[in-house]
Amino acid sequence: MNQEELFKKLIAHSKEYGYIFPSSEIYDGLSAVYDYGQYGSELKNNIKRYWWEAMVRLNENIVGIDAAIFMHPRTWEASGHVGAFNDPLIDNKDSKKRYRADALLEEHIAKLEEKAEKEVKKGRKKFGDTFDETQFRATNPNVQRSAAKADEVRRRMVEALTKNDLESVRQLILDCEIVCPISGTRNWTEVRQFNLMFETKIGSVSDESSTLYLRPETAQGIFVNFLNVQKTGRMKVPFGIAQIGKAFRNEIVARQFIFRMREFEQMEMQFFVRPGEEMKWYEYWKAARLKWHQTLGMGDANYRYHDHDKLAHYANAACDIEFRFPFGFKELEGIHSRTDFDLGNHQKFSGRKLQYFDPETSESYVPYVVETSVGVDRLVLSVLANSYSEEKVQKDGEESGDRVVLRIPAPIAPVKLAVLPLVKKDGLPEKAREILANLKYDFSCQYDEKDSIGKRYRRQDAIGTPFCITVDHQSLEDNTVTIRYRDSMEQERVAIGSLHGIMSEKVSLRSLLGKL
RNA sequence: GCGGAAGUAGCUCAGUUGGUAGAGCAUCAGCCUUCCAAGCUGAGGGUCGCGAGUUCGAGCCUCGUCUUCCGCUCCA
Repeated sequence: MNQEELFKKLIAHSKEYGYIFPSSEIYDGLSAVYDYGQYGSELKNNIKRYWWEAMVRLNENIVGIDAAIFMHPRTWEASGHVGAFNDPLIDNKDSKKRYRADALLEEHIAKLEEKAEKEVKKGRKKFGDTFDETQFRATNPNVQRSAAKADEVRRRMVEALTKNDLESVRQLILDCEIVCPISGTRNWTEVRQFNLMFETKIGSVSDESSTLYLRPETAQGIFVNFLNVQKTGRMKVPFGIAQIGKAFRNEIVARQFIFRMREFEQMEMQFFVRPGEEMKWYEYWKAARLKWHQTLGMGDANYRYHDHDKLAHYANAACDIEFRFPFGFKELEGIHSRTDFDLGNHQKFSGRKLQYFDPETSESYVPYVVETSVGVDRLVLSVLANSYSEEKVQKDGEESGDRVVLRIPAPIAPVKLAVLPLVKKDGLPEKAREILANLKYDFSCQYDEKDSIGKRYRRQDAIGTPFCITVDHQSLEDNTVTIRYRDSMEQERVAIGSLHGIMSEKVSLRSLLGKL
């Protein structure tokens, strides 16, 4: 089965077995929005808890918060999202290529200026020692024409962009006779604004309301609370603030199932360090985060680093941890050295001091930040993709059919165990119910007595339950049951009294956390 | 946003030149009892993605629209 087929099967399986549904499906769905079903939400919660405990519980110097999705609009000016993510875009209809309209114009202006410089160069060559550059620039008609044109284009561009007059931007591109570098034609679409932030209104009376954004990243909720947490938690640099929450981006193209959604969940930790020590901590978290992923046990070779060459406006070092998805290695988590960009800008925009007094050095400074940011939904997808497996089943040494099994790591599996009476009579259901009553307080359990035992095992395989506890006639006599293992399909007979301990050992998060 | 393909039951799909919507699996109830699906009986579930148009009549033809997948494009 090739990877593309596997991905399609996985999407179908996710829906069929209650993991992930298209949003609002009875209304034909909503593009790039998905809902987590009964098992998907359990899986997702387990993953979040594994992260939270690894971050907050295991590190004395990391605490967690839960900031609001709404934030003061000035937040997004300080963070750079308002300026950097309002690009006017234009498409060429022939080459199907998309460009930033302002970039096309900038390029055109640069060409005009280059033309003027060429004239100056020519003049220098022609007049040699007697060349008076200032005089030449002021009087040569060719230089004058190009320079004036460049100025004129720039003036009109700035004016149109400032007024957000997209029609004028387009007109300017047409007037300049700018052609597409690929197709060479001037067959342009309208100029459209692509704002990656979702807007909404606060205030129920329309003329008194003002525009708010749904946060495009959770990080800013941590930055604006930096001093609150530092002071009330008596935190000392270096320390971290962790957060799990929803973020929203109006992606131009959002695809590949839950890999890129418009509404998604992030798990972020901002680690505040002394200026100058950020690279040390950057390397530390790069290693720590990779280990966290690998501890899930889905194959170390399925992860790799990808260092960024082109850095974002806030970073001085950045790297992705990528996972081998069915559609290739793609980003799962980002580790960024964000410098003092965010705190520094919030200090500037808010007028509030966001500094830390370091008792060791007796200095005040704006801390540097190393960020780890992982997409929860991508993590869920990585687990599902890695777990999905179609297998031939042997019975008495012969092939007897096939099964679909989700080999989800037991500590994050949605259902930990199923209690199954071998047959629906002879007091076996009662015995099974009794066992279930003792386990259900600590483990996510299921009970099933419908259909043959083999069929029930298959049902549990399909949703990824790692253990089935089967009650048979012998159980009534000696208080033992069998544990049937999802991955090996092997069985083991154990005393009912030992079940709780065995299950704790096999499915607790502790078994993962202990390896970190 | 552009191009290509697709959309019929929970899933996988069939449905003839346009003429009363089907199968397998799954689900539910009952019977049977057997440690790895597919034993028997019965039941529920679809305005054929949605909206127009052509037609006496549309799952099928035409147009629009939504959604999904693939390739471009974009991506803090």
